[in-house]
Amino acid sequence: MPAGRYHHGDLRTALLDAAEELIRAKGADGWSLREASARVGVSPSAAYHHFDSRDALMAALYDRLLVRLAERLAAAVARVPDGPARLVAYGRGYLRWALEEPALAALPAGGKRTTVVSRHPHDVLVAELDRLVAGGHLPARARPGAEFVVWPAVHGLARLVTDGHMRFDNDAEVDLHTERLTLAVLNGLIHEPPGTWAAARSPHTERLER
Amino acid sequence: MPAGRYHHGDLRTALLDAAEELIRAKGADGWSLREASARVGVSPSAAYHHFDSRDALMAALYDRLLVRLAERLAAAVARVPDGPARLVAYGRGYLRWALEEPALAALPAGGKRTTVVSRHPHDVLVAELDRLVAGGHLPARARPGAEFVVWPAVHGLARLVTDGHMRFDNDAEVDLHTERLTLAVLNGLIHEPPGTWAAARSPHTERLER
DNA sequence: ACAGAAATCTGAACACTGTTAAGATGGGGC
DNA sequence: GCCCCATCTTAACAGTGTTCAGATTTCTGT
Repeated sequence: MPAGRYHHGDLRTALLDAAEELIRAKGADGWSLREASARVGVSPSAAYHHFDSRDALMAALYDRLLVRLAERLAAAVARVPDGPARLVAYGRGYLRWALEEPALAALPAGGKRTTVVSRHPHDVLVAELDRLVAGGHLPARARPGAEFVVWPAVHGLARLVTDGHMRFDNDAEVDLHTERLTLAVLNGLIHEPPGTWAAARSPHTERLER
Repeated sequence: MPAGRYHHGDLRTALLDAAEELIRAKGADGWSLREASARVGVSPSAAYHHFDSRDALMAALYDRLLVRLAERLAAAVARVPDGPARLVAYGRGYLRWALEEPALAALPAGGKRTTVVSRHPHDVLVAELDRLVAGGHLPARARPGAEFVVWPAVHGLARLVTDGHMRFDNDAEVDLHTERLTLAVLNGLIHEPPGTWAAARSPHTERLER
């Protein structure tokens, strides 16, 4: 790891760190493999022993971010007592993260998932919805596929904000609006006419298939 | 416009067309200014007499797409009688478009808006929500800022699909799920406790300021 | 301890990119 | 008919992702 060494030690994560920092500073397109390599003190071609391509590096970085976000959301939710407030905390955590790191939150999907992510924000949401049902805050008949109603809403708000399509005056306004959105969706699920979507099949996700 | 001419005629829109087709074929990052210029039969630097940069071209293309989507949504909605079904038609139109042209739907925000877009999908949604209130399908007290609840939901579902995070088996499943999402949000707004969000200030949009 | 194999990194090269500057070309207004 | 200006070209620059042959280090088995 010191300057003199020929083998870096853990070049893979060092490159991920460098890329992450560059993206944070200059946006998702503002970094280059060469610049990241130079920052780590390594030749441009060294990266190809750890990643198939530049895009593969981004995909790996994306996976790392997902895990980090999932842990953050799980922690944020855990601080709140049972009830709809927990779902609000989920949404708020999601948006806070998007606001703090807009460049990272707007990272491209990365296409093919290389390794299965250990913990996904989606998992946290699923667990939270199950908890709402168990606590009697959400009717069991509305539960199937409910994550595919809440997830788009929260994710959509986050993307609209990071992409600059929606702007808030301050963080308090963001929280307030996130709460409104989350509770509206939850309320909508609660008041869903019985049996309406029983026949609907849920979409697929990286987390669901195999 | 024929091969022999020195002046192209309408190089600006020709470049936009070429870029659009390349993006449609090879993704948002799969096109280059040079390739688009070559396809139009013009030197690489000619584009700089019509656009400040590659990003500026993308921003202009993005604006053009927004207008096209807005017209499409307005037409889709116009075919449906008054009531919640119109909002469902809006969402369905949004998602159909995203499914048909995923590469274009996932275009980056483009940053600074250069010219004010003549007609924005957001405008169509606003008009639709006003119509719901006028027809008695949405309480007036839930109206303020309601577009910032519906928009994220629909937009979020579209992006999750175009980014490959959510996959459906066929178009019918997409429609069904879009309907569930849209109606859930609308129902949530209808059952909103009175006066809850009266103090909340709405976020800003390109359409709202000035 | 020593050989050989495997992993890791370098250096040079290729094709390609966005962007700029200086000059050629041709159409529109007086 | 003339000049001006928008338009386009040619040439070049710096920087990019990627590949390949070879140098260097660590690992493995005996």
